[in-house]
Amino acid sequence: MPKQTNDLCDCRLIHRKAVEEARASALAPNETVSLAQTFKALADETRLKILWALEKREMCVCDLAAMLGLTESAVSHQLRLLRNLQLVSNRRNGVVLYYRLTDNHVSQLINITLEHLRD
Amino acid sequence: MPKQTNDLCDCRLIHRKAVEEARASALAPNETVSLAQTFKALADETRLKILWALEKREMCVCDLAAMLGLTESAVSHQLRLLRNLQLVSNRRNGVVLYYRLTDNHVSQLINITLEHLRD
DNA sequence: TGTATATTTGAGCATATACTCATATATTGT
DNA sequence: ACAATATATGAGTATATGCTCAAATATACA
Repeated sequence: MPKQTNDLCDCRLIHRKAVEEARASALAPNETVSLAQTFKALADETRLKILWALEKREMCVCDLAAMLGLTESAVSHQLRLLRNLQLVSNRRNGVVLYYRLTDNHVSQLINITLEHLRD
Repeated sequence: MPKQTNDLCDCRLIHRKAVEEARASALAPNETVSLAQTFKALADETRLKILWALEKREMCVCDLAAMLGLTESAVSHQLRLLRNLQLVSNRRNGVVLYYRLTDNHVSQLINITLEHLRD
């Protein structure tokens, strides 16, 4: 069995250099916040189902509600969250609002993750 | 201003066809769960910082704790979550466990999202 | 075997969040 | 202006989650 290397620190261990390098190349605080927000938007089954459906066709709130078996209020709350992060956009036709994906980044994220899950 | 098209449904509106198509091409339930789990793992600032650091070098628990200004317990709890989802792996050298990313999918996800944020 | 160190684990607490319900807003047609 | 429809919004509630604290494991060394 390999001997434990003694590159341990004084106070409470720590590989100083690794910690300093990690700090130096860390994400900017605002980037970290934004990343977490975006992933949080994808971290819910209802929102994933909504986004996956909108990837293929634009849909209105009550269609989404019917598809998901949820109230329109619940869907509208989720759409607001997605809208605030600019993950979805909408167009109005009369009283009906049609939602769609703003760009194709969301599709990419979902597809890469699906690929990851199929290891 | 455009007239409201009358492709609305009977009971409570609904574009039947769109709903049926969306249902037909929906994600499998277990895929939805797994996707949400994975995005949930990325949806926290502490875990993002950990993953971003591990993308560049392997690190032990107390290094990560020092880097983040958190207790080793807190970091260990997060690493367990990431380990359970096979996003990180570790190797042991004596009493020290060195953590690393399991594959490069996490990097891809973070980088695509960073790109999305720079619109 | 006994002590020290690095990490893990479980319980508890405080906050975040996904939905429901009631109500408000916006657009259309009469 | 008024009624009807589609959506949005605010408050409240139940659950999920990130951290802390105390205690348990695991490995190395004397």
